[in-house]
Amino acid sequence: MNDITDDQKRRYHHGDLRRAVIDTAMTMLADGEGNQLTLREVARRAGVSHGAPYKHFPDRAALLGELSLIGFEQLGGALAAAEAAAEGNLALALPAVARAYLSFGLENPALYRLMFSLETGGNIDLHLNPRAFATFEIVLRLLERAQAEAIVRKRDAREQAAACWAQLHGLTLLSLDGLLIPQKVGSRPVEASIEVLLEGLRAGQ
Amino acid sequence: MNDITDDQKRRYHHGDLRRAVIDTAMTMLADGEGNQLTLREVARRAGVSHGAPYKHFPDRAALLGELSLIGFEQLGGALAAAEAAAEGNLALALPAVARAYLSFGLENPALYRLMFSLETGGNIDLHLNPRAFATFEIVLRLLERAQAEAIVRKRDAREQAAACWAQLHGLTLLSLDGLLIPQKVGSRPVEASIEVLLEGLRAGQ
DNA sequence: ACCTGAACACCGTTCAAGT
DNA sequence: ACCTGAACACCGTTCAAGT
Repeated sequence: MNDITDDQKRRYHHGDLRRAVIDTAMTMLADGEGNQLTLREVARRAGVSHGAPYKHFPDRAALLGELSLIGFEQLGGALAAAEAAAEGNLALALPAVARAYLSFGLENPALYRLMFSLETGGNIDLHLNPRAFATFEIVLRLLERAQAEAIVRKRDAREQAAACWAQLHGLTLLSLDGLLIPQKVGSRPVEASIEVLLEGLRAGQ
Repeated sequence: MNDITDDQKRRYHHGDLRRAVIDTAMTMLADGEGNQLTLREVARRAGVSHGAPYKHFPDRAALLGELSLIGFEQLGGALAAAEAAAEGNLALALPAVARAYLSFGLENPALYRLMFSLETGGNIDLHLNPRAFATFEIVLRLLERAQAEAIVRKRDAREQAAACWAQLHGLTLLSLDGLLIPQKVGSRPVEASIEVLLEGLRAGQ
């Protein structure tokens, strides 16, 4: 994760402050210290003055955008791994990917929230979105293949993918907010929601 | 909305600062100025010193909690109205309530986000949650009656309600985030998600 | 080229003092 | 009983000055 050498850390101009800032911030998110994720605190932990990060990020939002990007990469990786583990069995892949999505959110609460908390202001061409769409596309391709194998009802696969994403996103956030109890993958409300989703995709073939 | 008389506004001790603070904050949310929703700015707009609100709210989170409560009341009202408009026709009531939920979120973006942004820290006994559960229960009762009329598949209605809530919550937030295009009630991705949800509820009777 | 430190305009929160 | 204003410990951001 942190491939900065001690040498670089000690260097006068720090070596790779940009990476150090990102790593520090990611660590804070993972440690549940996301509420203290201020530029000044990150600079402090990176052992650098509070103005230094501005040489590498135009502003705080830019750093958060970078973290969000990393989050979407990790989420995409987790979904791809779950799909690969199903070894082409689409009937298994669909629920496996759904559970992988939820697990990612529940295991990375602060990061997951951050990924969706960037006020895009309706600007779709953001830095962030290509990654978000990559995640979306994993589900989309899966549904297209599932339709071809008649595992899933034939209808606009983009719409189905949107429905899947909405269900998983909502389930993840309600769980994180403590509004679904118990809030674990494998628990009834979570599993039931996944079942209702899959039945909705299959229905009326 | 604002039932403070001019008299009261001019009174030395303001009359009802608590209500004035809440009304000012709600107005800011409705006007898309939620990003400036600071205690100091609200006090400024209410024409009062920045310390004054502390006589009525222990801290900023308490004010936000109050706003969240009002939001859940309004959402509950909107859902109940949609259900009532269906006049007992449960096949119509289900999609009507779903659309009412989405409409509320899309028409009150800042308020809707606020309602779910309070870090409960896993504390379920919060002030907020009775109202959140009241919203949940409208959907729950509806599903129970729909099961009785065989419009919806028989299974644990609490689980079905959780699935509905997750779908609607996710759909609302993805739309607000600009990740579903176009993001209007009645548009294809939104309608399709509702259809998939309803089919999932009906499936396998 | 990269970092520091003072400076500015903000916050939330507290608290003595005023009415 | 309710509000004011100074004070404190924070922010994000900028910018001249240092190395």
